Amino acid sequence: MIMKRAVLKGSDVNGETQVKAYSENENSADPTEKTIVDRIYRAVMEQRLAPNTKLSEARLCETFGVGRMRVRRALLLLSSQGIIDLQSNRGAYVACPDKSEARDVFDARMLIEPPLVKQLAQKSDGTSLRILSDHIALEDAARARHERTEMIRLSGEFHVKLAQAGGNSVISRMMRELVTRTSLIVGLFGSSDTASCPDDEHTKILNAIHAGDARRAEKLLIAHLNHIQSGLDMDARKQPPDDLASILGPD
Amino acid sequence: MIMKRAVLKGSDVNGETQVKAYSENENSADPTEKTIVDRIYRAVMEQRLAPNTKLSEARLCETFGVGRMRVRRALLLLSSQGIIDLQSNRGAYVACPDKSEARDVFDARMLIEPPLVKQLAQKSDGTSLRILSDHIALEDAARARHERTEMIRLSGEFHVKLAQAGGNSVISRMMRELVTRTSLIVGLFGSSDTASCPDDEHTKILNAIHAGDARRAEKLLIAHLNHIQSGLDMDARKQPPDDLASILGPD
DNA sequence: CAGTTCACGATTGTTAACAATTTATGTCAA
DNA sequence: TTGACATAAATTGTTAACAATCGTGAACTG
Repeated sequence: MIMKRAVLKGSDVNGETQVKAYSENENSADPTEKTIVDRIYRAVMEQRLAPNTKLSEARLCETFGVGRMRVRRALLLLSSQGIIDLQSNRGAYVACPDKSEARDVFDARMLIEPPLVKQLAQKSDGTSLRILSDHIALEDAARARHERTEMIRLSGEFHVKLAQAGGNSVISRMMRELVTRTSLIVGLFGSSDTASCPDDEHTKILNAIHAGDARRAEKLLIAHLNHIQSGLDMDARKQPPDDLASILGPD
Repeated sequence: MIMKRAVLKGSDVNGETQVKAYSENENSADPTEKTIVDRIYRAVMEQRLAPNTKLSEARLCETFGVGRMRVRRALLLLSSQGIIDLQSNRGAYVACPDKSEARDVFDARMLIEPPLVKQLAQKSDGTSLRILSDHIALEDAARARHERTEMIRLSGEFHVKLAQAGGNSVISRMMRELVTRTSLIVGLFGSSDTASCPDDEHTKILNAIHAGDARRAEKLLIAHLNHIQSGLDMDARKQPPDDLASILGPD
């Protein structure tokens, strides 16, 4: 009976991307900064908030039903993690990573995730692995139902849970940031629709971990990241929907 | 002729730790949040701001000569990186990591730094390595002059520059946070005065990188981190100077 | 018609006053 | 003296008004 999950949802109304939440019922108690940050994180991960989308304070205030202070604090936190770009006197815009930033994010993941998975395969915890397989089940279900945004989100969240399985809160936080920024990058540099799904690669990785085959798990993950990266065209960044293009329509 | 460097300095006045800046001349322009964050970062790295020290808004306001807004934003940023602990309605306190957090920070460094150094040794950049050797020269100079706080800071900063040498801004930011939190941990769990210096281990690591010996560089760094960690007694956390102990004196 | 200027509206940045909470102080009774 | 309780002070959280800045578009000029 989980139905009224209040999500930050983006829809196109008169040519402008809108951001809403608490549309049906505002029974949720005072969203704190943390809540706002989480919602925007989620929206970015699901690629419903496109890069360069403006997040005006007023809009967010009425969206979350909070004062300006909360919103500004949330925006500051988001900007400190590279999720949004806070331009002085101009407002907050969903980050629009350039080639260099994209490389940095991927390189960071290449540096961190392989040893993480390797270590996970060496000393695996039963319950945490169970969480991972449960998660993959969710991914499969979403894929079967062709729920695009849910697939994208779950696909990224797998890597976060991979970090969480390691039981290190510091690493977990870093991975969450990296994965979210990756979503932005994929949205910007991704070739058409191939951007979404890594198919059963997650399953293979988890199997290797389960088998305790550290070396294989590591290699599979590297291949997986490379696979994601190869789906990008680093030299052809899509025009961010800042200027007329998105409003005038693709004609 | 670098003399009036305005530093955040802590001194004991009538039994209370004070925090001052801009004491001699306030010629520096309006410190932004970034500036305040940097100063506090530095003070923590140099172990002049002890864990659990209260950072009241009023104090920081007059210290930096800014309004409350700036201070609060800075505190929010610091808390989001685990440098301070922001307690609701009670104020901001320099973070006081427990055993679990300490483990997480060290594990994270163990995960990230070895592959970082390994990679650095494989494709080393001349100019960036030059920066590192220059830095080690500074460390030696500080050691020769027995400048304790400077040594501590430079010692940690070496690892940050190690990350910067890799040319990845994401990794650099992560390392800065990890190194700073390590300072807190060493201050809390460090056995007496052994906490400070890793002697010439930095030099050895840099030599291995210079020689392009990735494997050796990696091993040396692991040994270095282990060495730091072995100087800690994880089960005997020093009483944070919250209660009477620090005020009544060690009698 | 192109280009510039100016004024207005909209949005963000800042300040200051107010509200809420915690901490310290002082009083009184057991 | 100790403890509980009430009051006052100090500190943080919040709100609202004000100031500053930017974007837009109309009016004006060449």
